[in-house]
Amino acid sequence: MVTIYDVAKKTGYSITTVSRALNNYSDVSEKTKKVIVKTAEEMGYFPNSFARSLTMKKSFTLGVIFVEDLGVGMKHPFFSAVIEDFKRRVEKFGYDLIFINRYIGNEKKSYIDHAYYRGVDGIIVVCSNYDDPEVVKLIESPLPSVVLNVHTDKTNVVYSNNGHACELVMDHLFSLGHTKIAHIAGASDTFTGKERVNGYKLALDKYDIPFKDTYIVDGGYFSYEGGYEAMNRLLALDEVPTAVFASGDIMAMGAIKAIKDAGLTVPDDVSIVGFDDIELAKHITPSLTTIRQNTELIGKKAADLLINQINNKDEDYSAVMLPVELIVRESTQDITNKE
Amino acid sequence: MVTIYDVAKKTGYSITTVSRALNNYSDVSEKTKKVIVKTAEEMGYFPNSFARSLTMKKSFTLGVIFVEDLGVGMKHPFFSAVIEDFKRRVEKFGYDLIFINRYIGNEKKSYIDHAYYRGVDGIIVVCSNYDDPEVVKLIESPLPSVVLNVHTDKTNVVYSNNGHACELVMDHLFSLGHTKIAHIAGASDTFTGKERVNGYKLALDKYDIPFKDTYIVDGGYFSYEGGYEAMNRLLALDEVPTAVFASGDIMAMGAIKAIKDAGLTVPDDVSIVGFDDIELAKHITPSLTTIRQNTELIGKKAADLLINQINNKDEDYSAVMLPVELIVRESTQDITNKE
DNA sequence: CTGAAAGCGCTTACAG
DNA sequence: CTGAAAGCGCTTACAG
Repeated sequence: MVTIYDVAKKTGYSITTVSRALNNYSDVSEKTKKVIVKTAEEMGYFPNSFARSLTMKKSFTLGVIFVEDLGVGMKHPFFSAVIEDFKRRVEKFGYDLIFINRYIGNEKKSYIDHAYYRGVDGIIVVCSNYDDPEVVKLIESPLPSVVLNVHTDKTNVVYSNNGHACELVMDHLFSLGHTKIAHIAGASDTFTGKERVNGYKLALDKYDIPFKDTYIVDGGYFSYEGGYEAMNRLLALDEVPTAVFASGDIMAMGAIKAIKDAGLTVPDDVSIVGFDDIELAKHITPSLTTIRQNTELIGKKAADLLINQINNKDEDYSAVMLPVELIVRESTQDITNKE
Repeated sequence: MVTIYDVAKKTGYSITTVSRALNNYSDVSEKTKKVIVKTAEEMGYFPNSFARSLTMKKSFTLGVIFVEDLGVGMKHPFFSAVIEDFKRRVEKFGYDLIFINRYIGNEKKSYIDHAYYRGVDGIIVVCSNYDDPEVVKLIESPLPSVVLNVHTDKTNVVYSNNGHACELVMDHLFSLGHTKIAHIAGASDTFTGKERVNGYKLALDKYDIPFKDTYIVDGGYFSYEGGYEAMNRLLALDEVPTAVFASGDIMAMGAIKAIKDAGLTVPDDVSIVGFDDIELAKHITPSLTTIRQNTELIGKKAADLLINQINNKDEDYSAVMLPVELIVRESTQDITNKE
């Protein structure tokens, strides 16, 4: 590896001047700057990020934390899409992404410890279960951070407008003539799960549809199996709903499967709405009516918030709520003229 | 931040001894080791990875490179699954993952430059287009690396047994009575694309089915749209195939859509086989008959190969070919008793 | 079993 | 505009 010393020796300047020239400081003459930059290039010089981070107390590195309750990690289609967009955005500012887990070497540590060990300048947290004490510690720590799809005033947050989303879904179903509308809920210890249950209830109120306990079934942590079983419970009811709003696309897909397995058809017998608009939503049969979360905007906003926090430590925390969109496809049907 | 100096001062030992105690060296008395470890813990001490990496010339960091030709990055369901398993494996050895792109700060650099800048101990390369000169440079560099789904003797490789996979697919289709079997190929500049075209042709030979030019259509870079259009070309043929083997699940899904849009049915009119067994393959309608690549094993093997290479620089490169499995679902149908 | 010292490759006051 | 020196927080010969 060629170091700053090698460049200094070759050009005859001191390492101080070389460093300043390479970092494009103003107080170096244009002429010597040119010489140094050219020589460095020829020699294939590269700064050593460790040495740089050590002196500057800044690593241009951001930690990504997936809380692994579901065990899917970066396989999760919604989160991985957000992270991909987040990554593209922060790269523009020179930041690289590093995954933070709960181990250092073989020893189990906390996320914070690991983040400090790796010297990240900030972290982005994506997970469903924010009650995890480790996550709480992380969010409340002074380390700049941004969390997705949750609300807290302890750090920066960005999330989709779940309330409006639920309203869009319910408006849509109601306009198609549905009143027996059930909800497959995401786990009650997740922010999104709770928010959407809320939104569902508010919409019922809006249309003066009485709320029925049996019409909310727990689908667990947004899994296919959870959706499948939840739907089976709805199908076993005396009064089977004509429409089901699932708190996530994967759960919706599980629900569709349950309906098919029961010998029924979507949307002829039951209309289904999902949430997320993952890549596959448009490719399944029937294609899924769902809420599109704007992953690109979420990733971009999260990046901007985090970088801004890093650069202005004293800044207040921000909460950004992003608009959503209802995507109508084949899984919902008008039943006003039916029977 | 509390440093080794703070721990030294508090315990009265030198930083040398503190360092050795904390790293569990044998030449420290049990007693002082205990005191130092305990004090360090109480003080919330953590090693600084930059200082450590700087002196040790080892970062316990691995670079992940997604070559972004398709622009999907970590959204790709197959690659993200492999990386997730790779990550879990390397974490056991104390390695963290960092994403490597082609920028440092704002300047466009090569992957290698970036990898050196970040001081990674090794890299894992996942991409489809290995002709990219940047990728070639990377693979041929002395930096320990492992690449997925490609063959080269310049570095470590791990890939699925494409030849056997194709045989399984064709055996299956042939046993169901199909002889008019077409292939939707992955881009010809990808290793997997080429390998599977080969396997397809070999299997035709095996069954003495004459090869028809028109029965191989290019599906591009394994995309849904590519599969859709390729299938449309097949449907326009005078003699429409009764079965189609697509080089990837996403392409297969595009093909299924094209068939539906043409008013035909899978598998009644055309049987479809995919490749990968991504999460969704079993959830679409009809569920997809496909080749399961063992992502867990691929990730794990890649991790072991890379870590082994890092620890034994002189070791020869390895090529590991992993077994595959045919998963028969609803998208293929027996036509022996048909018509 | 323990410690003083050098060195890893940078950046940044400070001095001129 | 340029350079000598200190310091970031570690590890590792070397010496005792």
